[in-house]
Amino acid sequence: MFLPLYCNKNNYRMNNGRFSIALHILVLLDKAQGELVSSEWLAGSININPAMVRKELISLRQHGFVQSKEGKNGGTTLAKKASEISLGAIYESVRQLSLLGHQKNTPNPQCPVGKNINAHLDGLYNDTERVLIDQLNKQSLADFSAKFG
Amino acid sequence: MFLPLYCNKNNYRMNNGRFSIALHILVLLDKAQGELVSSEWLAGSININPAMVRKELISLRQHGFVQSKEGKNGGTTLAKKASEISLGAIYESVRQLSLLGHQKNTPNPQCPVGKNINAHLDGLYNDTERVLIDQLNKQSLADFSAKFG
DNA sequence: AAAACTGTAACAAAATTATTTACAATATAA
DNA sequence: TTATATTGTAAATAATTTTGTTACAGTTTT
Repeated sequence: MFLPLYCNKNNYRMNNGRFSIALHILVLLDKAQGELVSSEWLAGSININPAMVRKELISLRQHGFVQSKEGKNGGTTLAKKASEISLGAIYESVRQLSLLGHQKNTPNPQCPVGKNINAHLDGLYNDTERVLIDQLNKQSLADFSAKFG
Repeated sequence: MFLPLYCNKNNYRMNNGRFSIALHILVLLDKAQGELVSSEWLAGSININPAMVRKELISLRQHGFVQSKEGKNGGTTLAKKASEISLGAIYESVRQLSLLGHQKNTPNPQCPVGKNINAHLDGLYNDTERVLIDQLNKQSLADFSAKFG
């Protein structure tokens, strides 16, 4: 079939850029008010390659934020109301591993600190990310989109 | 003199890995209870190269967390009490640009959304990061270090 | 049948991060 | 005072991750 996009051999990635792109796409779709929008057009506003947009659209679709129509005059629209899409959910759709990241972190298991640090870092990162998502959840796509004239 | 380390030509960087390393170093120094610890020894616990440790130590020193002694039998100790170093301050010492990042983001200025999105993203990211730092500040290095036997 | 799309894959390039090596400077100790 | 350990810094290299490009098969409309 089709393996997840954007994944490297360690199944690890950071959470930059993509959040901006995803949010930008969603705002544009909200402004389009249900009109089908092509990836070409979206790419024009974001100033990136249409294929990049389509990659992000795959993810947004898998998360139920958008729906697409293939073929001529096809394109994408929001799949739910902008007020029902929280920024935290968008963040979660683009994030992969831990926020503060310790990608390849293999401390010395013979050191009492090294042996346990990953577990403690995980706890810390999870707590911190929870707070971050809660903060983002205070705003919906509709709220954010409203900032644009 | 000496330009900031870890900086690329755009003066931009993410905030991963280095937080883990910085915190790991600081916990080890706390456990050493004022004994001078060599970068070699620190590197052994973290399982990275001593030069990496020394790079991070430069930053930690500049931020007033540690102090070092050169020459034979030299090494590093904490420069203040672990209870006076908050995790938020450590985070701020390793972070460079924005948390959710939009590094090279040059949207189409002719698009009403593209034209304004960076300003709105900046606002969102700043608010979010503020909350993240507040959360980290709830814990001091002493608190975190106490988790290790 | 032609045209305009999306969906997917594979590849290429750029950017970032991590690692290694090297060595001058400094301080201790034999 | 000479050898040794250790930091401080730079530079180069390697690995990884991220971003961008190209290509084309499959779909749907005209």
